[in-house]
Amino acid sequence: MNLRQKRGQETKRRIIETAIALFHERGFNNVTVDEIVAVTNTSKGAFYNHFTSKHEVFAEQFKQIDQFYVEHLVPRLDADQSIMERLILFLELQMTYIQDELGWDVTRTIYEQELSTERSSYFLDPDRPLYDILIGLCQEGIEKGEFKAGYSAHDIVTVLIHGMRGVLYNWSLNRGKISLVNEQRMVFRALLDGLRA
Amino acid sequence: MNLRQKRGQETKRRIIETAIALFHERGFNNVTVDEIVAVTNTSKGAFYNHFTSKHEVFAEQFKQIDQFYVEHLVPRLDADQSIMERLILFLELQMTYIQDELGWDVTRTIYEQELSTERSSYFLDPDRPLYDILIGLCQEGIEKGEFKAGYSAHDIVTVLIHGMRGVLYNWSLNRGKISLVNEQRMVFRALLDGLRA
DNA sequence: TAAGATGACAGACCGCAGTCTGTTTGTCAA
DNA sequence: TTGACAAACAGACTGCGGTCTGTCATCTTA
Repeated sequence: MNLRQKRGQETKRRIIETAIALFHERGFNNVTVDEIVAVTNTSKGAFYNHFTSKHEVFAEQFKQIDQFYVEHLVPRLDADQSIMERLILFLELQMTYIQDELGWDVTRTIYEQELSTERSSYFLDPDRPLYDILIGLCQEGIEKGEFKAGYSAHDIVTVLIHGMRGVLYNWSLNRGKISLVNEQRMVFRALLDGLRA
Repeated sequence: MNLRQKRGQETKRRIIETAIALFHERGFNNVTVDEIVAVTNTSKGAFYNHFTSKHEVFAEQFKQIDQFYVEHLVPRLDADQSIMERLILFLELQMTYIQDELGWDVTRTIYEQELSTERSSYFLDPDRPLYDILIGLCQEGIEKGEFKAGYSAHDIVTVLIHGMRGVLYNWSLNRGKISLVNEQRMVFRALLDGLRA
């Protein structure tokens, strides 16, 4: 990496840091791009050279979520337990993380952005690590006969993803006033009971 | 209703009609308020006198959905059938209506708007007729012992609503490229199997 | 090492949702 | 009848996300 690139990365990092801090402080919608570039002593040109939109600064942070799943959640799943038990634990840890670490404003913003732009969506990216994690678990679950016959691994993942979307959308809609972890428990208890062999 | 009010309503009606037609033609995001007021020979002042936002014109249409449920779907539910069967039919008809009549762009816009504004949300309005319909059905289902013990009517409705949100969000995200009716079948089969006694 | 190419950035500019300040004109009380 | 009032509207204006053009320093390569 040469000098120019190094400076670019440094600018990008500064913008991300500042923006995230400001968003956290006052909420995404109450922070303007003009303000971010003023605080970081950069410019619109700099900002939009590194990001395609204001939302994307957020997306950067959001993408780390899958990283977190792979590095911290999956290792905590005990291979001795059944797939069902592992799924339940994964969902519990996942939602706890989102509720406590990510927060509803970040989640709301991402869910809104995914719907609003024509740009490429992270949710629809088939290479998302989350999908690999789930497919792997479900595959194993099917082999072990833990699921009702007639469901493919893909089917089950689809159902689970719908559950997550529903729970997270609803939680965002309620602006965090309900407990994500509790809602998740109720929904996935029903869902997994329905999928269980 | 006096002359002035009559004219106001007439203007509002014209704006709604024109806007809906334009949205349907070219998509919500590709139609501007300026264009709507130009076509209808009105003004920004007129527009924002009748609506609090561009989204709200859509919301007007969306609210008719519950009207439709009450008037056309509920009457088609056969009282001889079990609650489970009735729920399945209701969901099937509901999603068919949304897919074929409302369309994904309307749905997407509503789902986005519900997340984005600080304004009052229709989804969170406890008086929504949809909730009454579901509560009624679930109440009866519990009395008939069709659901697993431990679930209140409110719990079941919550779970169902989460399912709907998940399915509809995901369908909107995919810009209608997947079949809402098929996705719905898979998700609610699992969900209802999990709730069934 | 000189000169063309290019990435990082600056900031004027644009488009559009939404606001604000009138202006007109039907309404209604006295 | 008249005059205060306000609903319905007109359209200039603002705020902000995003674009576009230009500049300059760095990089490449001949």
